[in-house]
Amino acid sequence: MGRKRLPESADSRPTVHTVAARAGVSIASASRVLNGVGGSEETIRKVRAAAAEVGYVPNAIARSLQSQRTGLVALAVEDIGNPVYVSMMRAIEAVVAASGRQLLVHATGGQIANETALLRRLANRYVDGMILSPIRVTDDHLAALVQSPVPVVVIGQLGADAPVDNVRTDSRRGVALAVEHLVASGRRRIGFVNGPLDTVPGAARDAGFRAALAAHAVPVDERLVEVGDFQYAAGRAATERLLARARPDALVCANDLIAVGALHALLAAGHRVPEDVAVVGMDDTELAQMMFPQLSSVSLGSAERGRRAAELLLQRIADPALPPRREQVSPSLAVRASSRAVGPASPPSTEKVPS
Amino acid sequence: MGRKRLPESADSRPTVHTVAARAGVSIASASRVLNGVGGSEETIRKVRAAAAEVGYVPNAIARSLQSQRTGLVALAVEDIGNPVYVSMMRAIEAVVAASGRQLLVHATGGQIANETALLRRLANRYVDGMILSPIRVTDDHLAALVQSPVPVVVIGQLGADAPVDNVRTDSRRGVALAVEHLVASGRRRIGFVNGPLDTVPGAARDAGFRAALAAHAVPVDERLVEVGDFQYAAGRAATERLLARARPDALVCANDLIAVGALHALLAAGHRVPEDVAVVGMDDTELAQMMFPQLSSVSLGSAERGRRAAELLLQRIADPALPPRREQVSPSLAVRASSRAVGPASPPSTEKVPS
DNA sequence: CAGACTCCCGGAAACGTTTACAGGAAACAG
DNA sequence: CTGTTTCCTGTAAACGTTTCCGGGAGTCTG
Repeated sequence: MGRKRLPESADSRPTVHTVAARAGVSIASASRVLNGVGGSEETIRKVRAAAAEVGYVPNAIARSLQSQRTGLVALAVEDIGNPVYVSMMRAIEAVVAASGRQLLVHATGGQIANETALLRRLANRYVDGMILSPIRVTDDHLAALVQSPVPVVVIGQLGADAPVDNVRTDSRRGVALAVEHLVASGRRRIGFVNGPLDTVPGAARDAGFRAALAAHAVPVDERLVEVGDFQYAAGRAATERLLARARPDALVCANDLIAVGALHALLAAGHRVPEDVAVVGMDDTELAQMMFPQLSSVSLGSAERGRRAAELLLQRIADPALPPRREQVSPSLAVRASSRAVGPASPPSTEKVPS
Repeated sequence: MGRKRLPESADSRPTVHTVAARAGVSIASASRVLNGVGGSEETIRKVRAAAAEVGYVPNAIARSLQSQRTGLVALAVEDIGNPVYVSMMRAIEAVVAASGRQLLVHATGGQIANETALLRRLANRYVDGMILSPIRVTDDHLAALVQSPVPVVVIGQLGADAPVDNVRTDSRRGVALAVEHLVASGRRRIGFVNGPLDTVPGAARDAGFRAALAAHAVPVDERLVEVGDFQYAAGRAATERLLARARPDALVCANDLIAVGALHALLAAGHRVPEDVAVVGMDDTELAQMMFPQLSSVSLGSAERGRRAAELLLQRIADPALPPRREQVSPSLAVRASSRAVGPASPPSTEKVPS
């Protein structure tokens, strides 16, 4: 027995062969016992004992090679520093962990090259599936997506015809919620601090902003519109540029990082929030509630989108023949102090403000 | 040729056998060409062509099984939402990616059970090494650490005798920097909002705070000390409790999340920062600069610690026989508006403040 | 021209696991 | 007592790659 294998040298890690030899059974029996399928009482006892004595732990790689599954799921997002992705990550992680898998996170920096490289690399099967949340979508992307050898779920807008599982939100509607709220509170000089227009969310939010203003018969004043990127520093800089040339009474910001930057710029310039200028962010991240005053924000359901994407992915891994599905999460608005209505006479409302 | 293998069915993914058969060479030759070692010009041409035609991509798992390396490095931190870990992650990711590996991030929630489970799971070799940043360290930890079958580097304080690669900072000294700065600015009623005392950083910072006050002959007023956990909400709540019973003129906070919570509590209660109360955080994360006023914060070199830990890990993976090493990163203080000295008469300084 | 050397190639083993298959023993029915 | 069923076991193949090794052809040297 066991003649095909050399005697185990003392320092190498134990394999199923080690255990089998020590228990005096074949590797097949050892494997069966270790996996809890079959085996006589006596065999089970011997194998368990032998495994415990040598401290056997199965090798995940060999198991993966045999089973053709790695137990890993990848998530690719633009920026792990953005709290919106943190909440997405948490939601995905919960679902993924519940299925006994682990999550592998990639930061793409929004670089298309990175994302397509990642997609191509999927072919080497280091992962059972992937959730991708791109902010720019190119034909390269789509091509790589549809012929990906492992399941991919996309979070975000995608061409209507793309045969890819997809979870999206309606960010145009999201912007509209913010605008409606501000208009209803009597604001008229509503500004907009957006991210890059060549991104999918940037373009959608721009369109949503213009449509929403039009719906309320408020003309768009281009001096009240600024563009940076989706980061804090850019949001602050963009707001400073905007304030240098115009006097908004409200600012809609394309995400919470931008909104925090805008808030900073406003306060530093001596404007009161919300008395002089109301601020509404987007994504409704933890950050929004940390600010003083707390930021109103449009929730785009990032946790919910993450959860659903993870579920779609797991289902597709289980059954790759499933038809492509598309789910949508509705936006909602959380009104907080930064856009609370202020009385006709300007003194601070219930919220206590430093004199 | 190729008689041992069944003819490839059209739908299965190409393997090196497919390529070899198509090119009319052995799998050994095909493998050599694909790895860029050896092969005649003619063979190289044929194999490359065949690989391109069938769209061959090597299987990462099979390669790992053979090479005994997965190309993955794990990072386990308490909370991926804490920006201090984000910057650590970024620094680690940069080093790891430069070595052609990928980073796998685990969130442990600070649970000891999770961390030891993770360490034990290392034995199955799904990863080439791991960086662990525990906030509590038990004997279980140490036991699991020293007998880990794959290299582990710990970020944080560890028993002096533990034979484990370790990157640490001096957080007692960090707290002292904050206290010195505040004392030098004339503050005397210095409060402290800490995390749990049963954590390594919590205990160290508590000790540092008391030692620093003693060094300046300022008695510790226990009413000025509060404990929560290392989160925003806890920091805010702890500060509210503290303010309900005492009037500090400065607050040292055990991390930036707590500091943001403290700032919020102070402003909401109508205190001016820094005129009435100075605030100093720790970790010097991006968050500190996003606040208004910007938060002073003690940098514990999180990015630097991450970078060094990653380098130690890569070196140990390359040569497991290396003796255990220990590196230390010095803290430094970034003074910003939240603790800037204010003139003897109290009106706001150069920093413009809403009237 | 013989021998040594270099280069390239193919066969086969190895990484560590799971599992299809066949054989043997025990239990059971007739 | 024989034939069938059941249960357990071991052999060996398979997952897809890399690599050791031996052999053959070609080249160079003396």
